Amino acid sequence: MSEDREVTIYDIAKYLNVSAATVSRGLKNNPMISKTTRKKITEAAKTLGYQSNTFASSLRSRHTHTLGALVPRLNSHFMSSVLAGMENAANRHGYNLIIAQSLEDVEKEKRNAATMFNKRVDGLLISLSYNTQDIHHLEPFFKRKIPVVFFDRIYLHEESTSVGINNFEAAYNITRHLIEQGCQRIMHLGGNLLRNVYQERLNGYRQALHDHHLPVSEKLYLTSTLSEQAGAEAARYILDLPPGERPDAVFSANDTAAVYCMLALKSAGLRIPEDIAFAGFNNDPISRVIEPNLTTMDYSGDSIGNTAATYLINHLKGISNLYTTDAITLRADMVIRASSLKKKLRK
Amino acid sequence: MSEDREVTIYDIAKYLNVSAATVSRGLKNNPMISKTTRKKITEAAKTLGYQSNTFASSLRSRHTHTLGALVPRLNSHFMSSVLAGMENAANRHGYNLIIAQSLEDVEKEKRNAATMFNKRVDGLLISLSYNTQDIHHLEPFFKRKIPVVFFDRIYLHEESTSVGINNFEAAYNITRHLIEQGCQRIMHLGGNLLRNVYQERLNGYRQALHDHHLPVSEKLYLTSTLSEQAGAEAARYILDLPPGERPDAVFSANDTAAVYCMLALKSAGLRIPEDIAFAGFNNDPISRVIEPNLTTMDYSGDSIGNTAATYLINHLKGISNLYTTDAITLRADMVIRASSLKKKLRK
DNA sequence: GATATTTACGCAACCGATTGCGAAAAAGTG
DNA sequence: CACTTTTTCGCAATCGGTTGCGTAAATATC
Repeated sequence: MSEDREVTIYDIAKYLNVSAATVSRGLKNNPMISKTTRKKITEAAKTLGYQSNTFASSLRSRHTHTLGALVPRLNSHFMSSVLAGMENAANRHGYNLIIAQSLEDVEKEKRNAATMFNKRVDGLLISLSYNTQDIHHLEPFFKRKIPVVFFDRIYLHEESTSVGINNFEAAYNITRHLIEQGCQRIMHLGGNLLRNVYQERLNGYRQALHDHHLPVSEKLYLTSTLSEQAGAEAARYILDLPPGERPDAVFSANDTAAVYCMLALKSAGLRIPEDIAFAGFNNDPISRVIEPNLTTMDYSGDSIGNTAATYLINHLKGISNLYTTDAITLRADMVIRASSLKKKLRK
Repeated sequence: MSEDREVTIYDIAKYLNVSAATVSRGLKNNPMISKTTRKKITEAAKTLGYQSNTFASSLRSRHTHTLGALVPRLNSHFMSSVLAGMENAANRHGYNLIIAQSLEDVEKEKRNAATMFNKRVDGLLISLSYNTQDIHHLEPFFKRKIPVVFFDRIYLHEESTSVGINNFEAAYNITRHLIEQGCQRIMHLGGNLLRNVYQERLNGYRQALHDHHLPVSEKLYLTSTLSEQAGAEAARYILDLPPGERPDAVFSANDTAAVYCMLALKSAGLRIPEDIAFAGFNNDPISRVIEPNLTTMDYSGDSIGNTAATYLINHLKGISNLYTTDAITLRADMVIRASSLKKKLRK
């Protein structure tokens, strides 16, 4: 239909007998330009079918209106909710989202970080991979003052903010709940302690035991990747214990491991929660399908993503300052379901 | 530490006493440049800490090495797997992925498509929203010969390719399986017929009934959003039917609706599969948690994403031509689980 | 050794928007 | 009406690679 050449501000300028500079300013509603010409410009842009060229713009202005999101893997219920929340916030503020996954591998995380830096993202949202030890690979961002926001699996760093929940408290509460249900030998299925979330959950669990005068036994603590397989293996571990040493409850650091552990124990004939109570973490869809339904911690990935992205954007827009905020803690709610309700059964 | 100015090809040029053009070509391994200078250039780039500026590059060369992925919503098991596959393929070939979600809303889909076009993505990967009627909003892409690949929820268009599975066959097979298990009154829970996937599954279901001389009753067909709620509502619908008219099997177009329908029927006292057999679609994690485990269709979101992205990239690289391929069909496997096994029980 | 061919590289004009600075035009002041 | 202040806009230099075309140097041909 039309020419193959794209419509540029020069075309608009010629069309209106003004300069390209005026058009550029007019399109961005620069008050330096009178309202009448501004209106003319936007109208002309519409009639000519103008589309701004983001490269030219980014090349000169040095910002891209693009945020980078770097996640361990994007196909989990939690993470895809987080990304959905981020996409939403970004979209609402006229930002784009570039997404990359580290697949739990530091090396890929490093490469992805480099790519994002190279793509000149205006800000970075990151949740660390399973085995990331340090964050040297984020130095380029800090040096160039490109804001970095950690979420979920965070790393304390004075030039950045983190968004997450109070894992210690959550784990403490859920452990206490199990104790209040009469459980005495509570096992914990934890993740890699390099990641704050798992370390804090372990701490909360231990503190709760301690505060209720229960012993902390190394035999009742397993570290794993918290995968389906890990859950099943935990079940085998439990079944292999001498009956007297078996836990009467399991608090898993995620729902997946909890559910697959439950399934294995159930098929071995154990009754839940009578023989062994269960609590997970995340409120995954599977927690509402397993029978009995799994007690778990509910916290919205969507709002974590939303908050992190919004905060980053506000910083970019100068509305708030990221460097003065250390951490943003969102609420997490315990969802008590049948898997941990021993008390009611006894009544 | 170093200057705030970025290192450009001009710096490298000065450093090596060659022209910027030579550096530009050398960095891209252009054979026009001798191997010796090419090596010198790459080395100098490394020592100087050169980072290419993608805008400048994109501005001139007119491609961005960025793919746009436009999905209904990214927080489902299937879709996040697809995106994971895409990200993987893109990353492997040096492409980036911009992701946006329509939240099942045409209007947002249109806006997102416009943004992606504006961001000059090199290609578009799209799965249509629930109620998209036509694809006028993709015209800009077709006009500019920007390749478009549909996946899952596709739209036949001669200037694009689609990647998915044979939904008709899959539905046919799963329905036949239920028939072979002795089911006579098979109900179908379907989605919006605007979307090919649901239309084809309905067709396959009907064809299977027809081929086995079973009547096709409108009473045994419900359309919905296939959400958790829709599943529960389907259960109520079934329970409200006079006992003689109740289905003895349900084939749901997704696992979510199937599972929540099962849960509701179970708590109403129906036995699965004895009273009513079940089959779903997607092989979601919940299908392996529900008891009895749900018979379903397994097809890899990961490989759909991978295939779609790889195909798009190959087209961009000139390795294959997208316009000559109409559709790519990936395999889908029926996973038979206890929810549909009536026969074995009778033996 | 003169000519034809190939190889290797430089020149300079882009790509399209942004922005500091200066100047003309409009509005305000006495 | 002359003069100052404010508004409104244009000039032109960027931003950093890319690429068509031309030419010098290297190699081949007879």
